[in-house]
Parts: sequence; structure tokens; C-alpha cells
Amino acid sequence: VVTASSEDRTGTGSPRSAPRTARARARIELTRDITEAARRQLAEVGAAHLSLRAVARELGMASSAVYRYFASRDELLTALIVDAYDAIGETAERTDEDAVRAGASPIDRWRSVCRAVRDWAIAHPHEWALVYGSPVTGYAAPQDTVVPAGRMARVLATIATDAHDRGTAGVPSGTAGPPPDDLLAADVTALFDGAGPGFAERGLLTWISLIGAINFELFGHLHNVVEATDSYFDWAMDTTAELLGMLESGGAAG
Amino acid sequence: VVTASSEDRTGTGSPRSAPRTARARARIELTRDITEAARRQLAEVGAAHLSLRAVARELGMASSAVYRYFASRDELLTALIVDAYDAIGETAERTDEDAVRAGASPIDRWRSVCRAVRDWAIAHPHEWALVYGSPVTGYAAPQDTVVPAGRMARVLATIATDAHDRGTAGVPSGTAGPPPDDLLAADVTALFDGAGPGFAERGLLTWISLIGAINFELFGHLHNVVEATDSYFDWAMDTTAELLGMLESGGAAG
DNA sequence: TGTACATCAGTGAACGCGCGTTCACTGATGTAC
DNA sequence: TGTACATCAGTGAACGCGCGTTCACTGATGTAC
Repeated sequence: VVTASSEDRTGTGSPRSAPRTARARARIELTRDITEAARRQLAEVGAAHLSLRAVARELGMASSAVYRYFASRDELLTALIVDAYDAIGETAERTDEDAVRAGASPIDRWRSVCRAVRDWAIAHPHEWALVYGSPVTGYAAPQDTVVPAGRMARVLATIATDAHDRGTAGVPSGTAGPPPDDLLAADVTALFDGAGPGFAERGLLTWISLIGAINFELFGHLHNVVEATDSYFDWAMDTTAELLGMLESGGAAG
Repeated sequence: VVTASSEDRTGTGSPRSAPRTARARARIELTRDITEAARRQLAEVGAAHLSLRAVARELGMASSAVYRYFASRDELLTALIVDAYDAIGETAERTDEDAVRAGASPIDRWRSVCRAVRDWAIAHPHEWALVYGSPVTGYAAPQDTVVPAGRMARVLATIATDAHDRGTAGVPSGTAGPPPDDLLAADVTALFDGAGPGFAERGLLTWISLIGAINFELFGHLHNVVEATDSYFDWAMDTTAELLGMLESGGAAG
């Protein structure tokens, strides 16, 4: 509990290097304690019923004390959103790094990352829903969430462009026409730069399909529809990879 | 307001033919008034903040009076969910019927239905989120929602099988392997019956992608990512149709 | 190293609000004879 | 057609609960000299 310094939330704009004073150290710890308690509560009751008072209660402090650390309930929610995006992004990044280190092909990296992200979602359904489910009414996500939200997308883009560079991905021939120009923001196109027209749009679509497939399952729409959800997800993500032409050499036969 | 008899919610198990007495007629009308007021409120504040008291207030009645019509808040929510599924299903059905009547090809029917459903979602974001967004915590959807939930899926399945019957759809060759057997529930396979192995699984995946694309946009994840959301959606659904081999003869060039 | 002052963390009470649900009751509508 | 009784709709008060946020205050920690 003492040396956990992997996170740098301080609750203030303090320099990230040295918690000089005892006060500063206590502040860092308590900020972490609060977000952790909030995360636990989120996991139980969902974002809509997340309550500052209940968080304070769990920590044995007055509800007003929480305001020394978060200016409002919304700010606490924002912290949880950022944390969730980061956790998902880190899962994706680590999974892909491991796969690369093991010499996996791009399609296998794609498979691994999809599974890892889905596993995370199943393990943390309310946190997942907080970021990829219906927006919390009356809450507007601030700018802080933009970068963490992009981490997972960046991993997928890297896999797609790596595959393209090796000649194992591209816009399949004989398919739907290319998209009109300038559909995407420049940042997004840049992620897939050099991979030719239509590739970025397809890459984005695979991302959307991944999130969509997880949501569909998590939100209960596969009940009475799919019997073997694990296998169906794996197959669906393989099939989605067709969009990027990543399965020329044949997937596993069933 | 008097002759609107297209719906048959009575709030009781009364016979659907004749509202004999004045009481029975009043009950039908008030039940409808309540669900409409609830729907208006849902559109404003979202499902999480839907309040029986506020609904009663809007109708100028005591909050306890609502309990003569709905046994609990959950039951009111269920009615709204059923209504939303029905509205979406009806939109899909009507759009497809119109397209068929106009002699549209399956791929054009698919395009039309996708657009119509997306338009509905954009026009009714909170109702959409109520059925396809994160589940409301502490609420378990009862069996009543199963049939209405399937209406839209049935439309999509019909389009796919029609295309297959005409030879303009099928599992594309040279793609990912077929799925293992028995992934899907028998009911679902039956919807695509006769169209060969893998076809039902792919059909389901297009459905998931449609819902996922709409959710992704509606929940704000295309901000700073896609500039032209209308065009991107149209293109994405065209590209999704590749999964069913529905674009052999080339889509519109960009 | 020691003192004087400023800063900060945490408390507990309060404000003002809204919620779902129950219950005894009144008055109107429906039904059986 | 008229009366007696049963059913139902709607009221208003109440129960018990929880929430976010503010504020004046106490006591501890940090800082400047």
C-alpha cells in the first residue's frame, strides 16, 4: 500500500516527481482510496447510482470531506472514466506487446487483443458501460478523456498498418466502393497513413464492430440468440478482420 | 385524440375488441396518456431519472393514482421498452415493405432499413438507449420484451434470405472459415433456414454491426473521429453487407 | 532550532430537494335483481 | 326503470429514505523568519 506509485493522480496540479510533505503523500493516498472505493461502488450499482455519500461512508469519513479531493460528483465520475479508458487501453497495449514479443502475426495479434478487451469488459461490466454504454444523463465528458480513449484505437491501428506493411492486409478487391474523401478527421487518417484509400475507414469499422459486439453481448441481446458466446465472439472477430483483408490464407476450419 | 386506436394497451387483460363501459374507455385512454407522458419525460431526462411522480405531475394527478395503472416504476419502464422495440420494429418493417413495393433490390432494402433505423435512433436517442444502451441497473427485462425485440431482426433476416434466394448473397469465398456448429439458438438459425452454413452467423453479425454503429455514433464516440457521420454510416453499412456477399456487382464509387 | 502565522484536512449540522410506495378514505361508475 | 350493493378511480397525507452541496468551525501540518 505504501510504494504503489504507478499512478500519478494527485488531485492537485502538483509536480509529479516528489511528494515532499506528509500532507502531500496523504493527499495522494486518499485520492486513490476515494477513486478505488468509487470504483467498487460503480461495479455494484452502476454509474447512475454512484453516490458521493456512499463513497464517503465506505471510507468512514464525512461526505463533505470528499469535496477536498473532488469538486463535485461529476469530477469523480470523470476520474473513473479516465481510469476505465486507461485500463482498457493498457490491457490492449500489453496484450499486443506480448503477442509481438512472441512473434505473432497481425491476425493473431488482432485476435488476442479482441479477446483481451472482451475479457476485461466481462470482468468489469459497469466500468465498460460507463465508457462505451449510454452516456450518463446530464454529464458532459470533458477534454481529459480524449487521450485515454484513444489508446485502444491506436493499438488496433498499429496492428492493421503492420499487417498492411507486410502485405497481409489491404482493401479487399471486388468489394464495396471506396468511401468518399474526407469522411474522417485528419488525426484518424494519420493513424493509418500510407495504407491507401479506404483503409482507415475500414480500420475504424473494425474498431466499431469490436465495441459493438462486446456491447451487444454485455447488454444482454445475445440471450436466447447465441448459445456459445465465447466461440461466436472469436468467430465474429475473425470475420470482421475480413474487412481489412486479413484472412487471405484461410482461418481455422470449423 | 379520440379515435387513435392503433395501440391496444389496456393495462388489464381485457378483451381487445370492445371497450364496453365508459370506465374501460377512460382506462385505456389514461393508460396511453401515462405512457406518453412517461415517454416525453424519458426523452428529456433519460431512463435512469424517469420518475413516477414527475409523470403524475405532468398529468395533474396524484402520484398514487398512477399505481392504478402500473404496479411499479419497473412496470412502466417495461411498457416503454416494449413500445420502443415496437416502434423500431415497425419503422424497419414499413421501410422494407415500401422498398419491396418499389421494386428495390435486397441491397437497397438493406440500405434503406439501416438508414431508417438510424434516423429513428437519432430522433429518439433516449428511447434507443433504453433498449440498446446499458441496461438500467436493478431492472430485469421480463419475457414481454422478447417478441417486440425480434421484429427488427426478422426484417433483416428476410432481406438476407431474399437476397440469397435470388443468388445475390451468400458466404463469400476465400474468407474466414465457417463457424463451428451450433453456435446459435435454433430459432435464429431457422430465420435464415436453407441459406447454408455460416450464413445465419453472418446475418447476425450484420445486425450486431448495425446496432453497434448506431450506438457508437449516438454515444458520442465519433466526435473528433468522423467528420461526415451520415456518409460514413451509409458507407459502413454498405461495407458491412460484404459479410453476406451482397455487393458483388459493385457499390457506388466515391 | 524555535516561534508566529498561514494553509489545509476533516467534521457535523443544515439546506432543499426528490423519490417509490402504502393506506384509509371519498365519490363516481357499473351490475344484479 | 329503479334501487342496493360492489367495484373501481383518484386523493392527500404520510413513511422512510437518499442525495449533492454549503458553511462555520476545530485542530493539525507546513512555512517564513
